[in-house]
Amino acid sequence: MSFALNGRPGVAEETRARILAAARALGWTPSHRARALSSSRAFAVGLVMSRPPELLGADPFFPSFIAGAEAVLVDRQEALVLQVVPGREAEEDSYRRLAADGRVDGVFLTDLRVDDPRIALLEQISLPAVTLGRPDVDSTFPAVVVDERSGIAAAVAHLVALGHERIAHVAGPAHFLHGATRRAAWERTLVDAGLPPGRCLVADFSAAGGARATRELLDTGEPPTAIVYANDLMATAGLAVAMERGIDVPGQLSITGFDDTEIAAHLRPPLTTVRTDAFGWGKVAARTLLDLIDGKPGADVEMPPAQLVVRASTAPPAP
Amino acid sequence: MSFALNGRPGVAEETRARILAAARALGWTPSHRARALSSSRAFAVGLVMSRPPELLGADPFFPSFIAGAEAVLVDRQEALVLQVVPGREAEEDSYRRLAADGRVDGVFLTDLRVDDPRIALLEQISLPAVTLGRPDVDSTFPAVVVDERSGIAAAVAHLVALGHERIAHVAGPAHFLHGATRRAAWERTLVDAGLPPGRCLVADFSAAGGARATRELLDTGEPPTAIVYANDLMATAGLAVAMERGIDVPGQLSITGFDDTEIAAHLRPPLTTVRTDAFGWGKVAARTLLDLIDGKPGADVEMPPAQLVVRASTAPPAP
DNA sequence: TTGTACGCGTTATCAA
DNA sequence: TTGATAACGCGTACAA
Repeated sequence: MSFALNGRPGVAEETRARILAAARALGWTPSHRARALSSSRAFAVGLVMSRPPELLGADPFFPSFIAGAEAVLVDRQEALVLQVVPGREAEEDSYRRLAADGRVDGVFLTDLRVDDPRIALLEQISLPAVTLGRPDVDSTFPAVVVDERSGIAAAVAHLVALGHERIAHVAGPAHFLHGATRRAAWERTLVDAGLPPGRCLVADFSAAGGARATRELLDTGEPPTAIVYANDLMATAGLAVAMERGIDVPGQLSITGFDDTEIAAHLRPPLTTVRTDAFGWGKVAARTLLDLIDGKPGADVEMPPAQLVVRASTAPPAP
Repeated sequence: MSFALNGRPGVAEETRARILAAARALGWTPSHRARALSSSRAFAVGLVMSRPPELLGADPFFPSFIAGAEAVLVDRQEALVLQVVPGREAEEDSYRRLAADGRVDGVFLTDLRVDDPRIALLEQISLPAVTLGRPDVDSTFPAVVVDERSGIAAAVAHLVALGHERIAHVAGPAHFLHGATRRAAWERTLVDAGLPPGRCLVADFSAAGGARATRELLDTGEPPTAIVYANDLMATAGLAVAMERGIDVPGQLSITGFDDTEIAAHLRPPLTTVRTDAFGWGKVAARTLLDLIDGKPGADVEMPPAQLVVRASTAPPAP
């Protein structure tokens, strides 16, 4: 009987049709809960976000990523369960609970950290996962990676081509892999261009942090002529700090962001930034995770690299 | 046996202790799935967001609201299942599916619309809900409402007190209840102050929409001296449009936003805006929904009203 | 190829 | 107050 409904072989065509018709006539729907109990599957995947709530609101990544993931999840009748935790300890509990309760069949691992302990944790509790980006520790999980380095490298190269020689960086927290990667890409490109690495200040991806870092950068004796920010939010705050000091952007200072948020194109001047496809990332990550759950190994997948979007916040340095 | 574990009455203290000890010793954990099947509960609540993905990323509301809701959900061992749908039709399917599959025990109803059909739908499929704001149609669901009118009214009154007489409004879509409410509050306050209602342009809460509306407003023969925007994103774009035309803010044009996003305080000039507590809203909404699901009726609850935050984007009009 | 009976791990009911 | 037993509804192994 269930063979017929699940479209499995070993059933006569006529019988199958008869059963399907009866099911439809009765308005019968398979019970998700019974299926879950019987097959010990949750038919759901999880995403735990561990960021301070005030920072969550400003980040354009999660909403887009989630929308992308949802786009494939709905088709497969899978639900997305969300978890928001304030700090690191709560985070581990969160994953353990999700697994112990059988709430999800797998999770997305975002905001990868340096020497991320979650990888070992998930392997230990055998909760399938997909990592967003390639971890720096051994991992048996498939990774869906977007090359952020080339985007940052393109931004720095763009500034170098314009004639800048003192190019600073306002980075994200160093314990985040993407924070570290972007920073490394900035430094590497500078060195490759034969330029001395400029100053790098670590901020926290917030507007307040971006403003603070910018002030510190501008307060030095020989301030940079260009600043590469690790996200648009900090770049926007940096732009305001420059204006507040009467520093013309891009005339006296060039700045670049990262994310290409919707507002970036509508700032004054419009922001030169690096675009990543969070929506597409979500789609591919969801497909990869679902395949993994279904027992199909799944190799790492490489997404199109982040693209530099040149707008008007960059120009040759003042003579 | 389960009585003991669930802490229900009708069990001898000693027996309960004995059972609890045995359970711990065996490392036994109640099976979420079996409980769900047996009690026909999902132990989860739902939130469906029906916005175009590109708009989702810029909105600070959902992340904060979700974080707030999560704060109370975790304590009650309830999960949050998220759904993102592109349009109106998909939306109805989404709710029906959630209910039919028994994926959730109730939902949050956000982005209330004029004559919102979802209320009747949810009542029909008897899926408990909590509305964010008070609907304009009959509803049996508890509403958790934040008074947005007084925030907008305060913003308009602030501008009037500064001496402005031509105060325009860039509204959100008219079919959204909050869009309509903010617009009505703006108009009402103007009329009450004995001023002719200024121009009102309807945009879509996006930066692009805000920029377009601002250009149109500034292109008229007698442009406004102040613009009240329905959200920070549009106000930020409006600010850029003013700069692009060499119009000084706040010297020649005052602007106000709505949301008090993190970036608002870090723009140049810092944005005068209206603050709502989305995190708190999420907490209260979750509590109300959970109570409703538990069979406790629950009356409408009124949250603290939105507050005007005066910063530097507002000043007396040019003489 | 088809029908049947049992297991999944709870909650709920009913005797004892 | 306690213990045994029947649902809950689907997957599946096994017998017909």
